Amino acid sequence: MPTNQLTAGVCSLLNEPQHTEDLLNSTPIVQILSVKKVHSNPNAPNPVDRYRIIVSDGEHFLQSMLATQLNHFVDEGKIQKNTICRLDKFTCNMVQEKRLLIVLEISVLEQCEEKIGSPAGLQIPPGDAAVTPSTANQTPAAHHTAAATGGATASTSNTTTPAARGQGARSGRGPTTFPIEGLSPYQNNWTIRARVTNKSDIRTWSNQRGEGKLFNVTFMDETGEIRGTAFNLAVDALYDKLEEGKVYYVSKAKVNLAKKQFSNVANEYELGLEKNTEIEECRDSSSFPVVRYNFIDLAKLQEMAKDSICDVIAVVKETGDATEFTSKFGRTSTKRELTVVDRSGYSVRLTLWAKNAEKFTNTDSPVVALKGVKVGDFGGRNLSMSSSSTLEINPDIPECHALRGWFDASGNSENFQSHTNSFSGAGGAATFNRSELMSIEEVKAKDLGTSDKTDFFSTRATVMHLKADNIAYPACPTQGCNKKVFDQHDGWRCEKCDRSFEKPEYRYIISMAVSDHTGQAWFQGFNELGETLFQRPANDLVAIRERDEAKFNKLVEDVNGHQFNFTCRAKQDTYNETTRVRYGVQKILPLDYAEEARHLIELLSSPWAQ
DNA sequence: CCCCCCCC
Repeated sequence: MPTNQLTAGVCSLLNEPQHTEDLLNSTPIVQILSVKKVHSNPNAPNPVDRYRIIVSDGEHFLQSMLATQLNHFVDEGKIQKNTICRLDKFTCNMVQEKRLLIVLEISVLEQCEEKIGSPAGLQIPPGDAAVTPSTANQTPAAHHTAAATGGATASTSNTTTPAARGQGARSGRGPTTFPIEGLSPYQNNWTIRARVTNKSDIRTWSNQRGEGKLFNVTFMDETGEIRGTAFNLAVDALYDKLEEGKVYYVSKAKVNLAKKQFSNVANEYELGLEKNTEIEECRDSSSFPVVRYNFIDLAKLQEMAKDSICDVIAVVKETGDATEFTSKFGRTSTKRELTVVDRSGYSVRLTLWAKNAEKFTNTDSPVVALKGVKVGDFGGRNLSMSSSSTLEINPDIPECHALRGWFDASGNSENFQSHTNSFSGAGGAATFNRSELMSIEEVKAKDLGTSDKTDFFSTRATVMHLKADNIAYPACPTQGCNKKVFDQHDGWRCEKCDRSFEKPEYRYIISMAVSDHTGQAWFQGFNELGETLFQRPANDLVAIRERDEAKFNKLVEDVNGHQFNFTCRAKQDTYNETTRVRYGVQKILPLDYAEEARHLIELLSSPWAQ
């Protein structure tokens, strides 16, 4: 294999920052010497692995990263050790005192048997740190000018700030800004050029450690995304400067380790935005990448686990009203439910919150594109936006135009299948459905809950036996927490709330046998079920157990023989390597005999009874 | 320094 197949010398040129900019428009040919997977935090809700590669021009080699959108080249085996590639688009920066090449677009040319030449490592050129990153001694305003000059539109220069006009504009394709992917706490002087894909409302908090306000933004560039957070004074300084969808130069923010469990933004780090953080709009952003999607069909939601994150694009078939609600934490907010459909023939309910719920208007069944939307299992499957989800309405992307065409031509009049299971209608999941009452025999015969999905059913049954041991557990008294607490020397400790309480609040945990005229089953349930069965809070029952065991036993026995209407969920469960269907009680309704009698009269007067 | 993301 001849050495001259590769673009000799490109690695050493890329290693010297003064040459980098001239090379950015070239498409050098290199050999991949090694490919190594860099694992992201596996506990993150949306972990994204990356590939570190070493590229060689036959003379020297250079450390490099593949942008995540190129991962599939490695996953599909197209890029491996010794593959010859053309770098169609890349950036190159100092990262942790090393030159790091980030490959944004690549073409695979051929697979080679062995290493070409004897490439050597490169030294960091002297004085490199002083000139890189290239943005170190420039203000964002200076970038602004350079971008306008490098860009195509004359009008952008009219919007240049006075401060920027005096700066010497640079030739070529504009300044090299720092890639988001290269940001790390070891990096001091950097400027990113990034689009705001998400900006939260201003939120306030108040807890043991204090109180304040904050907001979050998500920044995205060609190499990746990063979440930014501003607190208190920084909120006042920066909130109005940032607008969703616009592109900004951002510098002088702090790079912190991200607590990945709290966000699905794919970055190990987060930006701490401070009041002196510099944010300048980049008005020439026409060529800047917009949100990158990885759409899945609505039909595919069936296979997605509850709480997983995905991107979908669909047509809005129905739009619910914006409704106010109060959360269990006492906060008032707005939600709006949409029904969306796609070409897979499925419809699914999608919940928008707060701002998105308020401002959404259905003008002619728009297409909605969502990134990072959460899958729920209510009534089969549903989608819900979360703080880091993004919503675009009628985005100018091919998938949107294709959907529009399909819907207007035929989709409009199609019938759609919902993920809601066939045994209960939408919303039937937690509502007692008298017209669809099933006997226990039917529940078992229809194998409810034996597939991967959850089934819901309503039944009327009589309590036959209650397991008296473990009837309640000590729970955290914090409203809405319900976590089990542990008796420690300083009180009852809640891991979740990170504090101790003098006394726990007991909550029921019920396992009981029920039966009707067709058969018997075990139902499981929690506090609401127990309170209905015992007509007293679990604290009281536990107190009775400690004081007078005979009375406790009597109370447990007294529950037997009572008949109730139940709404249950049937779900497959694996415990100790045994798989079985468990029936969870979602609702227990004491019989209202007047209502039951009215229903019987209705049945008797129906044509079927004559 | 937040980290709630609700409901039916």
